[in-house]
Amino acid sequence: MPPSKKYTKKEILDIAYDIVEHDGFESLNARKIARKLNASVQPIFFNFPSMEDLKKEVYCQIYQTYQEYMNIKTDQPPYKQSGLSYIKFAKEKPQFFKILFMHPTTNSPENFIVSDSIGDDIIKKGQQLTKLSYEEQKKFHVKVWIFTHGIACLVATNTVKFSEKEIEELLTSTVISMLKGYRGENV
Amino acid sequence: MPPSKKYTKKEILDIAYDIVEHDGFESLNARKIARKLNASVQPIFFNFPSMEDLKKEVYCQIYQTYQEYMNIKTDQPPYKQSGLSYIKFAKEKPQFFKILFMHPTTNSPENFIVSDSIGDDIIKKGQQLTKLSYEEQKKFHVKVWIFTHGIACLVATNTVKFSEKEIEELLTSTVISMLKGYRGENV
DNA sequence: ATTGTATGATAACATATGTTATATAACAGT
DNA sequence: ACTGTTATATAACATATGTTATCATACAAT
Repeated sequence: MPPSKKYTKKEILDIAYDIVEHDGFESLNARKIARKLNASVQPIFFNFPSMEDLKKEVYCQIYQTYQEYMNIKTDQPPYKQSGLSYIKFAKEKPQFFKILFMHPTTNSPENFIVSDSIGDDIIKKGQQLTKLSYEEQKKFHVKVWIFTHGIACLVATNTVKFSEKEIEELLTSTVISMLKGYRGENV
Repeated sequence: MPPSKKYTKKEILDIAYDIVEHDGFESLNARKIARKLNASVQPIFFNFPSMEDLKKEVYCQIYQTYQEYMNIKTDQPPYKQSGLSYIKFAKEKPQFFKILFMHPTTNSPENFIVSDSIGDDIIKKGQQLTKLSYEEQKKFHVKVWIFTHGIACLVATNTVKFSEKEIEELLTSTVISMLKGYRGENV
């Protein structure tokens, strides 16, 4: 009985995702989506209870994109790669990075997080490489994470323009020097 | 002939500054200022050509506040103190920090900046302490700055809650270990 | 006391945006 | 062909916000 759908939920979400990727959540609104969809705003409110709900779904998509970045496997050591991926995400998806990791309000589900609940596996895996004590490995990890996050923030806000090569060099040399210093410091 | 002014430019700016300090620029608007002023919006548009102009003046105030933080003199070594002040600013004025240093659009006038134009004086002063070569001192400084900025961003967004003591410990130990590592690395 | 002007209040206009009421039309089942 | 349901368009309403037009008023100079 009904006419077939001209506009699907997915199409709408995809457009919304693109808008947020380029201009952030602030510039996402119903009419802008409608325009890109070549439609009125009705299909949007037909497919979503409200713009808030739509935004939540976009947020989930964004978080999925982040996870895809973090799951990339390369020939780099996994620990190093996770840092590089984090920064790569900040560089290639700056708006997304800002949404996930540069807003206090947004309760970002972080996995590269610093807290008492740092995965023991990460720490222990790190210990195999560094031979530091558990507690020192933990501190070391926090420092590496802060440094990585620092680069990522600078890159996401376009404050500095490092190339991938420069980033790798910077990260590697810093971690190595920090580790060396750590060892000589109080072991 | 005219009635005496009831609302001065300064009063208006002070209220605007407070609003931005607590809730950011997004939630600054004419009616909110007017309400806190117990007035209509007229005094605002009488004293400022537009809200944009008012915002620019608030931005200048914010930058001045930042400079005041950075000019604080203590018994700490100046280089160390500048890092601590930067983080203290991020902690005590998180909205301001975000406005100045976490927005790409805002052309933030940075002085603790990483660029080819890092003040030679800072580098050379640093050399007296570290005894590194000029180029190495430069790289070292960039790394210290990235780390400092990383902590500041985490603190400003309330992602982690470090105490002043923890921050100083973290910064000091990291810089020391980075420096030690640096020296052993390729000098 | 009168008066002209600066200051302010009120209310309106303009625009942006979320949301909804109403009408239209497409299409499957009859 | 008719009909009922549903997807969509159009247009409106509601709210938020920048801005301005209009009017009122206080006060210094006369």
